[in-house]
Amino acid sequence: MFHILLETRLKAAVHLVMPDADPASVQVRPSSDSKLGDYQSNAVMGLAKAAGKNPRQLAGEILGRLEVADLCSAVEVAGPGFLNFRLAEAAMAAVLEEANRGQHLFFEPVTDPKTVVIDFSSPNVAKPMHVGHIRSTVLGDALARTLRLLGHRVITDNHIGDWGTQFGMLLLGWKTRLDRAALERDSIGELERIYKEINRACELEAGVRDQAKAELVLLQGGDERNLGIWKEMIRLSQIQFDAVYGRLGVRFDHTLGESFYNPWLGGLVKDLVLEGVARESDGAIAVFSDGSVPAKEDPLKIQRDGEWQDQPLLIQKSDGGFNYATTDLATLEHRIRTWSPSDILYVTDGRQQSHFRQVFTVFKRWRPEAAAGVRLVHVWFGSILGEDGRPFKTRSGDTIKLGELLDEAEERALGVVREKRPDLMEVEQREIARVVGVGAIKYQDLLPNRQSDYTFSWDKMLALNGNTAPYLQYQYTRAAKLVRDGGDGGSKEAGIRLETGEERALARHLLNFGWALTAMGEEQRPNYLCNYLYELAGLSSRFYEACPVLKSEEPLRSSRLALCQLTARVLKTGLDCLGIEVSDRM
RNA sequence: GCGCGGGUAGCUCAAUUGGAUAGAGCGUCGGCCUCCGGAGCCGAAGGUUGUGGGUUCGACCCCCGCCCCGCGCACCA
Repeated sequence: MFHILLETRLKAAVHLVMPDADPASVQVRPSSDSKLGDYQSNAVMGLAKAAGKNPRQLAGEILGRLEVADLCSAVEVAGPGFLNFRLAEAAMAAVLEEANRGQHLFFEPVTDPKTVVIDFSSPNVAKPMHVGHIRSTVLGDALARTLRLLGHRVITDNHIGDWGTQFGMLLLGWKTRLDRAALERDSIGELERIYKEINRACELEAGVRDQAKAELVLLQGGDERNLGIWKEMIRLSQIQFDAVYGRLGVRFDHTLGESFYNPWLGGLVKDLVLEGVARESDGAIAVFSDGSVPAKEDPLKIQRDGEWQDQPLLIQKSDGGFNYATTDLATLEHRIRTWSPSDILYVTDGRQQSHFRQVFTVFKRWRPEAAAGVRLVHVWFGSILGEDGRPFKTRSGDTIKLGELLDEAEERALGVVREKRPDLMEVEQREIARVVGVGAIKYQDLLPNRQSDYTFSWDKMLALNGNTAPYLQYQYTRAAKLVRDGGDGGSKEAGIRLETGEERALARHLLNFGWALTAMGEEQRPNYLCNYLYELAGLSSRFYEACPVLKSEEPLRSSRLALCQLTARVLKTGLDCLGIEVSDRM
């Protein structure tokens, strides 16, 4: 909140002193250390360097033009040229009072809303959702929620895997080996079983492979029976997806799977060839480098045995089939044409980096005018490892199903709830365990820097202290309970008084909620918000420790209740951005 | 081989992208319950940021070399 006000004022002052300076380089952020002040700017040192000036002297000149008397009690130049701002208590209290009246929650919706398409989750039809889908799903959902809260127009699109060669085997399996009763009981399990069985049979006898291939050709040719079976498989899969998404609280605006783009793929390839972007190579159609960038930066080049060779993007296989690159190009074109987004975010794992670099590059060459207006971002993430440091699997080496993972999380959380709160009724214990269990899985996933691999640990994610979902949820519950117990007598109009260091520390951190939200949105890094909330939780806990709330005298009591109320609201809103629920009792 | 990541406290991870004294949790050690709040709070010890150079007021972050680890490198997605 204040960082934006101060930044605007500082930019104005810089402009008066150095009219040519780039305003974007002038930034104000919360102080790294509260002893130094509440906000700081490091911009003057950079400006001085660029202009060959003495930084402290320049800082002095800018300070002379800076008008912040209404906001700050002190502004100082420190060290080599840091600017330190100390907020005036009245200004701080005024903003807290506004928030308490419900005028804002320490952030303002953006003035220039963007249209952002987010592509995430993308499970495959006829397969169970598994651990590999957690990060994409949880991260994508958190980004969507946060960007929406900030006022952007967000379109979420689940690009499910509902087309491809695997359907040849699935169709053959459906026709020859389907157990109807098993399909009734556990449709995905049965689809998985027939797929595995046919897959195995294919390796043993060539005839089966040919049969599967024939089924695929029929499907692609529009055979009605195969289309019917295929649609039924999608329907059954969607039921499973919806069940998992329901538990995770994730929803999509669109589910346009790969098959949606089928009608355009042939024309797309022809067009790319016609435009001279793609050409035939070993029977396949591929896009080669156009040499417009140095080989080192060219995603369509690779160095092998000491020399640069082509690393083309295949858009049609030699058998006439299409690749996922073809679909990705068609998808991109469709999204731009349909929604005119300013950004498209692809939330997938890091192994697909080179693929997306290639697709983006090829698209820019194919449709330069469409590509010019949109920022394509691959929001990639690392893998989830087991405690042995290897990819996270069951003991027997199988992939872990997402539904079962959530079951276990809730079950383990229930164990803790029963131990800590034996006084609650079973239904209530179960509800708390659900909120805590699912929240813990999500938070563990969002807390690490998304680009690093992380180690999955039940004990750590469900721990009651430390940077975990249960801890944050608990701190919310404490704050909410104090507010409930305090009654709401006049608290909306309460004057804010910051008498102790703990109150002041809590208050100044509350002010920075918007800063954390923005940082998360701009960099697609939920860990910024996680760490902000964790600090808030710690500060609020220290505040309760030092400051009696309900037992204090008015007007302090109302002021402190208001701080509790604001803390609860920020924690709840922040956790909601992460897709994490809270409970009024824990 | 080339590309993309990573290497930070005993362990698991941060460090808002070049800022001030590198921070948390766990573990270890030591404290705090006649509390509105214990699923809590406070404190201590613990670091040559893989390694050797360089750039500058300032480097975990940028540049160069080297050592480990993971992932990816035509017709799977």
